[in-house]
Amino acid sequence: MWNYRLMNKFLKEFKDRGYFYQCTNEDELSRLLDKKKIRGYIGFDCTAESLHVGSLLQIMCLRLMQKHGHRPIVLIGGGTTRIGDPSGKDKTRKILTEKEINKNIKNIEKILKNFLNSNNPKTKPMFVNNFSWLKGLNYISFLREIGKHFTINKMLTFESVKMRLEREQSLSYMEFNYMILQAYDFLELNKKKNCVLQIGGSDQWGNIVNGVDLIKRYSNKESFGLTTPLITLASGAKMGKTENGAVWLDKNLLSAYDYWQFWRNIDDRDVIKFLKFFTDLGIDEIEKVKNQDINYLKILLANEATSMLHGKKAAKNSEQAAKEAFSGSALGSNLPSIKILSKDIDKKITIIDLIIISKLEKSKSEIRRLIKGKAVKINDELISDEKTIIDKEFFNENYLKLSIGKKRHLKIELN
RNA sequence: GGAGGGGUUCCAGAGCGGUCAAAUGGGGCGGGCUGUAAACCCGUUGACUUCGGUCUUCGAAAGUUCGAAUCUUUCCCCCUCCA
Repeated sequence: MWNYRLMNKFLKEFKDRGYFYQCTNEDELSRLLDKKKIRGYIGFDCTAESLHVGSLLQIMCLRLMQKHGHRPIVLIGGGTTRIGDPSGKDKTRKILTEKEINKNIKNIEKILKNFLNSNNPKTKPMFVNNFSWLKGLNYISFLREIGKHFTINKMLTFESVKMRLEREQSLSYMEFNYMILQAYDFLELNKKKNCVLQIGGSDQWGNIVNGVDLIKRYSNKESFGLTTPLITLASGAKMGKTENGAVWLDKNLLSAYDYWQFWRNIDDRDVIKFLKFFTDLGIDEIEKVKNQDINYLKILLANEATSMLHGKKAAKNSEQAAKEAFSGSALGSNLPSIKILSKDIDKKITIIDLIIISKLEKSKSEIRRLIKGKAVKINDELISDEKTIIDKEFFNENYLKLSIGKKRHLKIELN
């Protein structure tokens, strides 16, 4: 390794932020990046309808490329999703229908566009779908041109394959081919888009190296692979789960307020790490503030992360709403709110019905349990009788604050 | 192809004719402590309920029985060993 100070700026920041795990040829890549602006890609599969925070680190890598003047290519795995990556999986994953895949692709592209800057033509992201070149492959010529570069001997040594074989879990021939297709993707992008770098999670290392090797053998050209570490939480839990399920990077699936709350509730021990990972704050800025009060830092993280996806205003509103919900008794004007019809209130609905209408809970038994456990409050007053009728008396100027536990608050507006 | 083992509630995993809505652990949720953190302590964790109960769950279907997660038959799926 040569001098860290002389390292390419992009690579240096990549490391400083903690994105770096492995590189196929670090020195050479650093030299190349100094010399010119390059194109690099990250692949996203489209098994799910949307992206969640588990993919955020990859997205941050794309943003970092942009920041340093490089052009990111977003590869959507429309073709490979039809196969299924065996990496890290015990079992064959379920295969989706064409319709589902296409729907997922559209949505995932939309989300990525929120994060990436499309104004500068030089760094504007390119979106490609590998189905466009995989679908027309001719089996015989593919085997002759591409297949000959892969030895079974080597493929069998890959972690993803080895694991399946050792545990004697079946690995279908279809899945076995996944790595070849991913390598072929890189080759294709290298040929057609002059893409010389692939970034991915550490579990993708094998697949990435295969691509680099294939390009070397097929075109006798050098290309590079870069992986990011697996994010582990201080608690040991997997990143990205909350009480309501996955933390989606999708305005329709998770509100700005909930997204903000996710970051606000991060484990103390992860805060600095996450500021580096998931905000645009410079490393030096983070260094400057890192000894500040831990709650200040969490709010900073929540604001920065939320701004990136939902905008500055939504982030500020969320902060305000949180302040109101957690510290004061004032009715948070920024709290998530729903409307309720006046005529429904006239029907003498109970607290249980109100919670059902609010969609905070969907099981009446669960609501009864919560009431017994002193969890339900209206306007910060404990409701201890499940038969409490909610009439207009509870509304102050048409508003009412419904709380379940310490963290779930909802403003209900009479309409 | 032959011989065994197994599929249980969110997960892991007990139960093997009534006392089973099903032990225990994890996770989740709620309460306490605090800082919307961690750790710790307590409670809770199928649905509905007029709080008496009622209904639906133990791979699927059929059967035996007053009564089945537990027994029988068929089917589906997984695993282990031998060829």
